[in-house]
Amino acid sequence: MRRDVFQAIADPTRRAIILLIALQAMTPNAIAQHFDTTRQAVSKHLRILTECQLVKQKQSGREIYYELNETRMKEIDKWLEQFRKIWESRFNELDKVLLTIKNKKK
Amino acid sequence: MRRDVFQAIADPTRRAIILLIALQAMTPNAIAQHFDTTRQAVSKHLRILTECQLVKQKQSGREIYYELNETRMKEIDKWLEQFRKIWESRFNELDKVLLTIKNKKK
DNA sequence: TAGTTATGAAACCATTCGGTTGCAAATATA
DNA sequence: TATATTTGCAACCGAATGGTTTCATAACTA
Repeated sequence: MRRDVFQAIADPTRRAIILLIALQAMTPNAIAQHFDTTRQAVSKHLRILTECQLVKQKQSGREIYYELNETRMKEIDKWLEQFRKIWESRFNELDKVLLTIKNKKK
Repeated sequence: MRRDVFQAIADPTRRAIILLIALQAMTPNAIAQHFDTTRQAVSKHLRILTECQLVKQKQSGREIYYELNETRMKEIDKWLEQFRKIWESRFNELDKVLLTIKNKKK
C-alpha cells in the first residue's frame, strides 16, 4: 500500500477535504456534511491523509479536529521546484544563444 | 475513466518519466530503457500523460518524441497557489492581532 | 522486396481503490 | 445509569490501475 502525498491528492474528494480544512480545522462529521458520501468514506480519506501526514489530529473530548499539515503540502511544491529550475536553466541557455548571435553581428 | 494531472502524477513511474522528458524530449523506447518494465507499460503511461495533456508528441519518421507540456504542469502550481493565499491571509490576520496588542499597550 | 525496428492497441490478470453496511469503543448527556 | 453522539475499523463489492503477452501497422534498411 503506497502512501505518499501524490497518491493522496490524486482523489478529487481528498483535494476538496484538504481545501476545507486548510480554511478551518474540522471534525470528520462536519467534513462529511460537505460531501455526498457517508461519514465512513470520509473517515477512510482522512486515514489516508493522516498516513501520509498531510493532516494532523487534535483530540477534544470525543471529537477529533483535523487540520492541514502545511509542511507536507510544501513537498509537492518542492517537486515542482525541480521543473522550475530546469525551465529556468533552459531559458538561460536560450539567453546564451541569443548573446552569441548578438556578438556575431558585431 | 478520470484523466487529470493529479491522477497522472500519482504514479511514481509517471513522475520519473515526466522528469526525464523535462530534461530532453525522448522516444518511448529511450524512455523504457530507464525503467525496469516493458516498453508497452511505458507506452501506457505515455498514453495517460497524453490524455491529460501533460506531454506533447512530435513525430519524426516512425519515431515519436515525447516532450513535457509546461502549461499543464503549471496547473498543479495553480492548485497550490490557493493554499499559499490561505496561509498568507492567515498570517495577515496574525499581523492584525499583533498590531492590536501593540496599540493597546500604547 | 524482404527483413528489421518503432510504436500503439487489445486481451488478460492480480492488486488497489473508493464506496457501502455493520459493529465496537469512547465520550457526552438526560 | 441509560441513552445518544462521535468516531474508527472490518468485511465486502464493483470499478479502476498497472503490469504482462500477443498482435497489427507503419517506416526504415540491406
